Amino acid sequence: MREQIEYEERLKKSGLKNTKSRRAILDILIRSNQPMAAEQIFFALKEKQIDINLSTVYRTLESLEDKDLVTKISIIDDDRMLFEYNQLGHRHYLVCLDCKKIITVHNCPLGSYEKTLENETHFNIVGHKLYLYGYCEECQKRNNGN
Amino acid sequence: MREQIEYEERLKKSGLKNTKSRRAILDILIRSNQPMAAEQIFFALKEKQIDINLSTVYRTLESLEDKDLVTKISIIDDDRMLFEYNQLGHRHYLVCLDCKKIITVHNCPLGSYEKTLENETHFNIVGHKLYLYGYCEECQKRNNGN
DNA sequence: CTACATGCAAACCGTTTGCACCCTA
DNA sequence: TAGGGTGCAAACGGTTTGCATGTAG
Repeated sequence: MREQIEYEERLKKSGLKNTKSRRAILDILIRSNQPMAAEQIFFALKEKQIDINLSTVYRTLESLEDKDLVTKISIIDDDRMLFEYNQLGHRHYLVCLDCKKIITVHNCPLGSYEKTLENETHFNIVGHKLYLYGYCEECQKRNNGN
Repeated sequence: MREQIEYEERLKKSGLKNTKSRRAILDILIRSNQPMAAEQIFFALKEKQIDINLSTVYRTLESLEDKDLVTKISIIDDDRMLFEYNQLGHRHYLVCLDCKKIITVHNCPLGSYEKTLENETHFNIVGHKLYLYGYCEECQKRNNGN
């Protein structure tokens, strides 16, 4: 499995120990097409008969985030953090307000805007977060049906 | 005071009762050039010898948000909500990663981008959040000094 | 063998809620 | 004077932490 090799390598390079928990959590995240909450990950592990304590899940995610293997975002309910495998590279999120599905968007329109803003504000701008909200095709259809 | 008239009017239109707490909290927010956490507001009130229970602050902010007099955002530490008086109109935030100062930015570069994305994803996009991060002029100077 | 990882239970902390009392409209 | 607003204390829920034990390197 390509990604598996990749992430075990990144794990090694990061200096973190290659443990069952870390492999299992990275595996879940890599296979997920959605950012996941810690508890979701916890239950996903449980379904695979892998018992890892919730606090270990948190601690693991924290170390993985420190080493840039994982990214932490807050999008939807705003008080539950979501985690995803960090494929590296810039991205944005498009969230369906109805079914909460998240689409990852890879192109970014903000490069020149940041330059303009730097001139206006004299900030040194190093990054941004952009979340877009709307209704996905399926939810639009379903709701028009009513 | 112009704004005072304005917000008392908005309060009346909203159907909410015009109480000491609501006036005091709106007053603090209007005079603040920064979004504020509930606890910050609580202490700002205390400094003005206005004793309002923290849970009342939360409840007040919640009703004001319901009536669109106040906006709730999460930018910095991600698990502490910030509130600001809703001047109406679209805006973005530019946050200094060092001193945590927040600059509100009123122009928005994303109109045509949303259209493009809608075509690509078949989402019906209704809004977005954009937060920019960097270092403000003062912090840049201070840190170059070292 | 030792420093880092993990499990477990308890603490934390921002926020919410139940209930009795209060006050605006 | 009725129904929304407020204070107080307790609950909540996601996340963190202290400590004893386990394990990768």
